[in-house]
Amino acid sequence: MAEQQGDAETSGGPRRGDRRPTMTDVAQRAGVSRALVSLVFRDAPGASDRTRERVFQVAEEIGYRPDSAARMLASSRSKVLGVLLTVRNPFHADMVESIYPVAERRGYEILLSAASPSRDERKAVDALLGHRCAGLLLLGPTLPSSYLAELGRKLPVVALGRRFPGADVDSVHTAEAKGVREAITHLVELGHRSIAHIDGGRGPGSAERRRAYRAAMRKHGLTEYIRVLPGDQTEESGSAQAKVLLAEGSRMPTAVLAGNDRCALGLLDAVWREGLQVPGDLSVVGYDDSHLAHLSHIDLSTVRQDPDRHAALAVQCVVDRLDGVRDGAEEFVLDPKLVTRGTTGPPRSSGIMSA
Amino acid sequence: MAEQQGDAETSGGPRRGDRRPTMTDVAQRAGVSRALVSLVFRDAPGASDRTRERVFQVAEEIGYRPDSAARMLASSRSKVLGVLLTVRNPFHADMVESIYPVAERRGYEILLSAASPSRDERKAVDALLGHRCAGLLLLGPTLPSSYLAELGRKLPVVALGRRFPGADVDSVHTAEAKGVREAITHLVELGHRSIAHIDGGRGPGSAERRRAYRAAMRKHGLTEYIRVLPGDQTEESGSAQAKVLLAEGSRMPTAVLAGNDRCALGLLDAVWREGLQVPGDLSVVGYDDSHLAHLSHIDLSTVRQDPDRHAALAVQCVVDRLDGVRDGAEEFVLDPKLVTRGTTGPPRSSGIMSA
DNA sequence: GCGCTCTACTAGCGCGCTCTAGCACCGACG
DNA sequence: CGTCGGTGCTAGAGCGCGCTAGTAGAGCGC
Repeated sequence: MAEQQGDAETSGGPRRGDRRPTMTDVAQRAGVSRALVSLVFRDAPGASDRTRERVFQVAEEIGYRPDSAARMLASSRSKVLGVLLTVRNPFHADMVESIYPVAERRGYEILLSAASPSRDERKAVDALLGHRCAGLLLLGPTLPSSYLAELGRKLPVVALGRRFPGADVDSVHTAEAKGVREAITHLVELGHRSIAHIDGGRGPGSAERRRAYRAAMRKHGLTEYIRVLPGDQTEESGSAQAKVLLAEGSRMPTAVLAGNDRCALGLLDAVWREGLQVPGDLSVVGYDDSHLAHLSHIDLSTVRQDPDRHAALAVQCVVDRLDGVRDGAEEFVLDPKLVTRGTTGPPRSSGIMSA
Repeated sequence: MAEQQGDAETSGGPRRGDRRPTMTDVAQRAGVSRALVSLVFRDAPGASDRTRERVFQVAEEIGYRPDSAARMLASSRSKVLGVLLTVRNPFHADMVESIYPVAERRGYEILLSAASPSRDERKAVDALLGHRCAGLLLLGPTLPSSYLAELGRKLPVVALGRRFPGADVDSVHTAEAKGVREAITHLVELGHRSIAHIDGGRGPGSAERRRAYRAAMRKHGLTEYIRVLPGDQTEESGSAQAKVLLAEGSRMPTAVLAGNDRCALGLLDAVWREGLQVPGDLSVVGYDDSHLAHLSHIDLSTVRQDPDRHAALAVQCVVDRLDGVRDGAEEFVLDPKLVTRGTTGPPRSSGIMSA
């Protein structure tokens, strides 16, 4: 009763529904064995240059493309890295763009899985596991440490932008404290004293940034100006806190260190909208240097976390583990760098000389 | 000579490096055949409820998870849809979030592949094909029509947000003309006459929007006010055109229809920054209603393209083709809807009565 | 002639799964 | 008693590939 179209042999180009060509097809047409074709496509030694060329040519002709599924099935050691991201996060977007070329250079494919309000990170990770990823890169995961530890026991995992002490997983993140310290010092040198911080809530790096902010302020003798406003690394929280600050009129801080760039953006929009001048009335520093920050009309001073270096390190990290080079959990800490652009300047009313 | 670890039976939880459990493991431990386990996991008829339960329980115990790679290899009909997106595009992010639940409901997995400046769309599509996707959803592809046609011959493809007359692929997009018309009518009713349009360049839907803008302006007898500013659907182009407009002082248009939300955002930022009031000095309408638009501090009037409906239609479209329900290329046109928020209002100087 | 190494290639098993064909057993019916 | 249809299960053949073991042939030294 099984019905077939069954006439796939005859005519020219591939049509919808035609079986896609396999290695066997290439082998037959090139007059060699299947194994030889496999060799060629794996770029393994043992085939003459002439044959190699011939195989590639035939493959091109019939539109052959190796089947990753079969490939990873056959070689249990799959060449696929899974990436967990939050699809709306611009910094994650930057990271993904950086990850692709690095992984490719190392001979790995990338599989993306997005977490979102309707699809939690566990589910996204499950999908990656189902596809036989050899290792996982987790971008700013909010998964519980215990789950991560369990995951780390199954396959090499690296968390980006977040530390997981205790869990046996590698992590790559920036020295948050250093970035924050540089930002505060920059603002203080410009003459600011009342510098507030909009918190990043439970977001990656937030706890460290918050601590570092307090420490830096104390170091500059500005303990009395310490002020942490609640937030959550979104534009919404930036604009919400802007409203709070704007309501204070002249008692408003002269500078704000936002929890990340998105938060800074929300803040800027709200402040601009009220007709205030940046940096004249308020200086703003972001965190991440996502591509939003360099847009010319935003021109945000921010703390740069180099996505390329993050990506390179993270991929290296997982690949090394897969190759059995390393074993214990390691923490890679990158130095962030303050990038001063147009949103920071001396406060209008208090000159540098006032100190 | 084949060496085995062979002690997988004994100890407790899985350790790194342990072979991941397979169907055979589950079968053995549950005292049934491998085929039975397969049945159960495919939710196919032919197993008693008691056995079903037992199998699931054992699977849970040993942490079994079906291997999608092997699965799609075995059943040539893979249950995977590939999604091509531009990782930085917020509207794409919205779409992806909508696609996941719809696909899941239809029993399909989703594989994401991101295009970026360093990784062109062809490459991204190739990766999807390599993973045996049964069908493809292309978000705002900029691929040449001929390539798409070729792709469409190999597997069901649906393009979102862009029409491809000629190529044998389905498409889902909004009635751009209708959205633009509504937007212009809204502005005209508010009393605007000098309404400019920032073009979306070669972006999806731009050509249609440009044409519709011209037509709508003519329809309202505002031919002499028609003004199309060059752009490309990015924040940059929005802010760049803002500078052009601001330089014109009082001869500036009183309203702008941006090519998309991102462009509108760039425009807004630049305008706010110059201390102008929105909508007092300038009304702005976006296009997409990406999540940026509803952020409270942006509160952008925009033309809504419902991502949920787009996603549902697109997935349905591909799935139907896979099931052999439809055959010819079809075009699904959704009605967009103007959402009036805080960036549109009557122009300051010219009242409604002036007409 | 023999044995050796080196290159270029092939045979064939098995990765973890799906799926068709078929088997054992049950109660019902003539 | 024999045959039927149905239920619950199993055997086993692949899916497209990687990879190990092996083979054929050429070249070389003695």
